[in-house]
Parts: sequence; structure tokens; C-alpha cells
Amino acid sequence: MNVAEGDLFHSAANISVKGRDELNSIVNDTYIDVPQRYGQSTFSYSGTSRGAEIRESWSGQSCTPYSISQDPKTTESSEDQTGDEEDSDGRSAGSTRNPSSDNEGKLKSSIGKKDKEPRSLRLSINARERRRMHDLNDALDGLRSVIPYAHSPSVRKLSKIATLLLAKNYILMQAQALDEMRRLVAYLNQGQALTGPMPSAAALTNTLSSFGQSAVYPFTGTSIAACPDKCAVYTGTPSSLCKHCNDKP
DNA sequence: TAGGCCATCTGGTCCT
DNA sequence: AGGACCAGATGGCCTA
Repeated sequence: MNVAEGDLFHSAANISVKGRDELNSIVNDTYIDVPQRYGQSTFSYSGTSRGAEIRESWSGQSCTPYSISQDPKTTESSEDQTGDEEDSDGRSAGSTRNPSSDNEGKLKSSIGKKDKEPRSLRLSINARERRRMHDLNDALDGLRSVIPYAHSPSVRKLSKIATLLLAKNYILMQAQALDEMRRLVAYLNQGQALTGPMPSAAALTNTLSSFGQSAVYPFTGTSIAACPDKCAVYTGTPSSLCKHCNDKP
């Protein structure tokens, strides 16, 4: 097992144990190159993983909106909060978390902070921001759906940062594979145009095999050893999102 | 218990 | 003025 291959399996260890075997089965032809710290460190999937649960609640409109009014201490904000529970789409704004604790402090802390701003305006701004973040999450879900990793209920959803890093590396890999393919086609065309003998079967096999090899493990050079997170395994350059590389003086 | 991830609130800035 | 975007702060949930 070469270095890159080891890294692939190393990354695979970030996914849930239940889905690890499944992921290992796909890891050979995909580009799992997420720094370990960005991988999911959780190894159990109960069917109610937090992210999935929240998304389900969001799209299915089935979650229970949090209600600050449950706590008498927060009566002041609870009246306005009712208008904050649903945005203009009619979608519930709360999550499945503890309804009375999460936003309570924040709301309370905001009271009187900016008296100039009418409460209704603030609530509408909050709802808008919430909607914006939901749209962003929807887009991230869309991205997750098209990048190769184990799409299985037994595998926890990729984190946001892992999704972005994986997508970036996947794009770079596709570009490189395309480039390799073009070169191969050019090589074959060249051989056809020449009157001389065609490349030997062994040479062709060698070329094809090196193509396949580089398509999967294009970078096995020193860059891998440079970063403990192996952020450059597929890109050849350290990721700007790699904390380790960015922390370097 | 610490660390990772996340949703939400908030105030600031920029644009239309 | 209102909306979009952004980053910081806060606190909850989960796992090792």
C-alpha cells in the first residue's frame, strides 16, 4: 500500500464504523482527501444524526418550533418570538434542539442592546438570515449529493468544511484525469498517424496503467509528507482551508 | 470533560 | 430603506 493509498484509508477512518467498510469499498475510486480534523469523528449513526434530523425537519416542516414563552422569565421576548418562529415561506424556523434554552439567552441579551431598532424589524432580519442559511445548507446538500463519498444512512453526513474540501479536490482530480486522457488520446493518435510500428502492447499497457495510476494517485511526492493533514495529496498544493498549513509562519 | 459541529442571533457593511 | 452578505458570539448536541 503506497502512501496515498494509506491516506485514503486513513481518511476513510473518519467515517462511521458502520459505514467504513462500505466507504473503503468506494475509496479506491474516489477522492477522499479530507484532512482528518475535518472528517466526521463520530462513529455511530442512530438514524437521527443531528444534521440529517435538522434538515429533515426543515424540509418536512415537521419540527416543533421552539417557544421561548415556555420560560416565564422570557415573557418579554416571547411575544415577538412567535413571529420569529416562521419565516415568510411558512417553514418552521426552529430546530429539534431544546426549545427553551438555545435562543433564550441570545434574545434576552439582545433586548435593549439596540433600542433604536424596532423589535419587529429585528425579527424579520433574523428570519431572513435564517432563510439564507437554510438556502446555503440546501446548496451544500446538493454538493454532497454529487461528490463521491458513501451516500448511505449508515454514514454520517459530511461536515460543511469536509464537503467543500472534498468537492475542491474532486474538481481538481477530474481536471487532471481529463488532462491525462487528452494526452493519452493524443499519444494514440500520434501512433496511428506514423507509418512506423504501433506501440507495443506492453508499452500501451504501461501507458494505460500509468494513466489509471495517476488518476487515482496523481500526487505521491513530497507534498504529502509536508502536511500532516495531507491536504495536498490530490492537489499538489496545500489547501488554503488547511489549518495546519495556514498556521505555518 | 474537551473538542467538533452546528443553528441562531446580532451588528456592521455594501449594494440596489 | 431594505435586502444580502459576512463574521463574531453564544449555546446545544454528540462522541472519544
